[in-house]
Amino acid sequence: MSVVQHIRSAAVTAIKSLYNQDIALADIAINVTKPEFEGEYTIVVFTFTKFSRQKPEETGQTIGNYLVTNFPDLVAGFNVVKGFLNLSINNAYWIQYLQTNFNNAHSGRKPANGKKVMVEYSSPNTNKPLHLGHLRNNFLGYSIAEILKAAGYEVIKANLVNDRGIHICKSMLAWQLFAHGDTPESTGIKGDHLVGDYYVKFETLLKEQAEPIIARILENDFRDFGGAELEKVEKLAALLHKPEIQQDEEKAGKLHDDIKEIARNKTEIMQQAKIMLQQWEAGNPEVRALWSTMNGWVYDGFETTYKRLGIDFDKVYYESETYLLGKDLVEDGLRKGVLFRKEDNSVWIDLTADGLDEKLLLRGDGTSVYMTQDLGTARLKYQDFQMQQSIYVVADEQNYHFKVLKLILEKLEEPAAEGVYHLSYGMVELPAGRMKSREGTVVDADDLTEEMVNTAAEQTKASGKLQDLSEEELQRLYEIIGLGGMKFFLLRVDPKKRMIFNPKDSIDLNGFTGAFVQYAHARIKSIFREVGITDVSHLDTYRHNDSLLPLEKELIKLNEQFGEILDDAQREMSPAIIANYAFHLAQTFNSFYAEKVEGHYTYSIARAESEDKQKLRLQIISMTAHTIAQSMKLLGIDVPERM
RNA sequence: GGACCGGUAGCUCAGCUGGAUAGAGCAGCUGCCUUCUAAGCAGCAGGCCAUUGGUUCGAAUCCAAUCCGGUUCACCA
Repeated sequence: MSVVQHIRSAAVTAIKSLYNQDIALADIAINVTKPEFEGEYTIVVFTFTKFSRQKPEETGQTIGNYLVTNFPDLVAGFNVVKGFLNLSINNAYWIQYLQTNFNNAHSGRKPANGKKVMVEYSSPNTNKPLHLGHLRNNFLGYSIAEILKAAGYEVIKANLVNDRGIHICKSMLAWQLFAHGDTPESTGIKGDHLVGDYYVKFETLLKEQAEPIIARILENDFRDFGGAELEKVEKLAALLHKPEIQQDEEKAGKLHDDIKEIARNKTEIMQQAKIMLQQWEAGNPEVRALWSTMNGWVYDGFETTYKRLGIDFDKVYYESETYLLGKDLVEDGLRKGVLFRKEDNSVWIDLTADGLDEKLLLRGDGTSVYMTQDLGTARLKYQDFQMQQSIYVVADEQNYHFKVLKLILEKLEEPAAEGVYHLSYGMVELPAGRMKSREGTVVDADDLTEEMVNTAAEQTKASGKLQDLSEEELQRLYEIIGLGGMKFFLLRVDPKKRMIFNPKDSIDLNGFTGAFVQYAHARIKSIFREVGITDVSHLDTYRHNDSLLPLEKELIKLNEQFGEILDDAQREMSPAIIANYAFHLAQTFNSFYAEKVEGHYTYSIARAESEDKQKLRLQIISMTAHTIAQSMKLLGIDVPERM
């Protein structure tokens, strides 16, 4: 039980006893006491005046007295300022906490709660390498999974690989046309990048072929089209030429995009890609063989990237194996009357009663759409694991999709429905705006990683420290710092907010960064080396007296909060809460470490004023190192012994 | 147009289940390395918490409206 919970429950007892009033634990507002006042935690008593029938100050005094008298082990003293009851927690309480946790490497972790949860994340397309946006997804998914584990859940990390579809056919087609048999081996290019290069080639060619078609449309030359398409294009072109539309930039832009899309679909190369997709679906052996080969290259590339990033999965699903699954569900839905069929044979669900639209689930030709696949996959996952919760780490542009997905599953009475949770995160943008593959502003994941590690290497060399380490050890350290910096940078922001990725800030190793927290850890380890201790377990039986200096107490208090922080992070699904906490803890340790009065370190350990103080501080920094390491682990970040 | 999300220091972000004088980091300016790692510490400066109204003893936090930015509303995924 945490201090805050202790205070809550004591306050409830006090109020019951003093005012004969039943009050819920959650209704007691407790804050960390502001630094300018005496005490560590503060109870807000304004709300109690309703039944105390006293002024806030008197109410505070009364409750304070009660707590000191009846809970002396917890509350050693108090002061009241307006309606704020500032409590001084008994040092014995802190010492007791320190004593039991100073060498506990898992202090905040909760026991298993018997619940199972799946976290699906990463879920890449196999036509190009990972980029910055994927990194946020991967780090978030990994971290949330770790946080849930620490909170007592059994976690299945899942990856749903989008390994089929028109986008892969594009890469395949361009490879056939231009590669002359090139492979990752023959070119020395990482597989996912090689395949991505041909995707870009395809897009370039597509653009070239679409341009004359667009130009003709704009000149009212519709020779490329016939039938229903012709009608549509004529209509769009006529609209676009209207003067009032031309003045409306937004509308004109949208029309232009529509025309562009039609033209792109009309290109020869796009037609070929579509034919290839049909061949793939028909199981054409040649197409399937190329598909397997190129996907294989991509998987090798991804494997390398995942490994370097420290990302892993317990279960991998492939869309090529799941994309047909939703059809059974649709059949069930039709039987139950939840879905209906239109004249053209397409199948729909009517969500207008829920304030949404009608949603298509099967095309007229019987093929399924994205939603249908997701419905089927949701059922499959549930059959595989029977988890209570299924978390989808997917960008916020798909909020609507997941809202609908959950709703349809509910209407179909699928048991999987209840657990569906969309962990929606905001886009990563560059200072100049959104990343655009067409404009080549996409930040490649491998490149960025390399840059971060290089920066870490430069900074380490520039510091002139660690010259006795081997090249291997140094390389390992650069990875820890570089990757840690990258992960911390992407995780320190609330997931649901979109974030700006400023490359200059991201490689910084000062301030609110991963390196800052890692550095605090390395400093602690250096103290242990200085004192000549590698193991603190000999302090197990040591019992300190009850005097504590301000930052000694502050550090114990912060460490003690870790359990509550973990609860918050789990409830809010936010690694950012952990990152902020870890930084705050590291910052406080640094103050503790560096405070100096008249040339003497206040909290010196190697040259402590007494053996007693030395042992106490060793316990404190040992606990702090554990908590820092644990927090960072929840973010997927390692901490070094030296840096 | 409907729905959803956001707007806090020059910049990037905390704080949002209502509580004290709104906090960090970066950038700027002062100091601090013969003493456990200066990737650090101490300090200065920087704010109409988008606007307006409401609820309340008390609002950055809750409610309503407005303004600005984003996403989405495909027989794409």
